[in-house]
Amino acid sequence: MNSTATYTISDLSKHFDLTPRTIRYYESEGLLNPVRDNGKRIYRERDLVRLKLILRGKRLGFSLAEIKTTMELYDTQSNESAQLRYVLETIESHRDELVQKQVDIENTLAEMQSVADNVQNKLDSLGQ
Amino acid sequence: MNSTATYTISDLSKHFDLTPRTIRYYESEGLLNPVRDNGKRIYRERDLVRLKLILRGKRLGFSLAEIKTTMELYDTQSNESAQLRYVLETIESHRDELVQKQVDIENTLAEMQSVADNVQNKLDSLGQ
DNA sequence: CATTACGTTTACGTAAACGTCAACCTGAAA
DNA sequence: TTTCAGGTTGACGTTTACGTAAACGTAATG
Repeated sequence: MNSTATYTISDLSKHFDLTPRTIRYYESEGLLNPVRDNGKRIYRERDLVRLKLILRGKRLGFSLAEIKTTMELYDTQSNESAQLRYVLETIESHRDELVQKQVDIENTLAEMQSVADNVQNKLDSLGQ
Repeated sequence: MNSTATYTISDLSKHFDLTPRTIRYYESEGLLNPVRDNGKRIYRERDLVRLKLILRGKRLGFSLAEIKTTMELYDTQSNESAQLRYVLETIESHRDELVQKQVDIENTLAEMQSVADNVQNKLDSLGQ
């Protein structure tokens, strides 16, 4: 339960239901960078956090490249106001995109409910 | 404004900001099927509706294959109760998936806001 | 000590979703 | 009638996100 816990690649593989190949691929794309113990990858809490972010990003339809640049951007420790303003602008456009997805989901759920109602009615009448 | 309006592939291309290649590809994958006028594709309202569904599905991260099977499923005019129940089950699982995406979006928006607040604070203090 | 489990790198293969030609047809305008 | 804008069908190329297999190292286990 402390923050110094470490994990092997097969730990992550089981926990997140990913193949080791996939986890290594994410590393090769610069999305993870575990430390090495005698050549073997050792993952820590921050890697788990990143992996969760990756999987959530994927569920929302973002590419690995988008996920990477976003994680990097939100991590910048810059003190230049130009850079800070750029971060704010990017967050804003990401926000707009997510709000659009919310609208898309609302509409889709409503249409699905309508289809389901029709199907249920037909089932009911067939039951007679 | 009547329902008999027709469109060429370049009409759709401009309106939806897609290349003709993309639109033809969607047809080759069975997602659209315009009528032909002397070999040329003619699109009608139902094609526009389908195209909107395709694009919305893509924004939500679904593959063309998923979009196709979903559109087909929701279109079935079957009267067999087994089939009708299968449609209801599928809708249910799709609903669960979309609700998960809503949760993902809510969490992402909250984290983005937190990052934005920190950046804004840093900007404010730099302004001093 | 041999085997087994688990890890590594390298490299080629693959499916999805198009982009990018090439080669052709066709109807309208100059 | 030539030209040309816009359409068509192949067919091959490309990127993304991995799968799969080969060839090897290492640590524990019987």
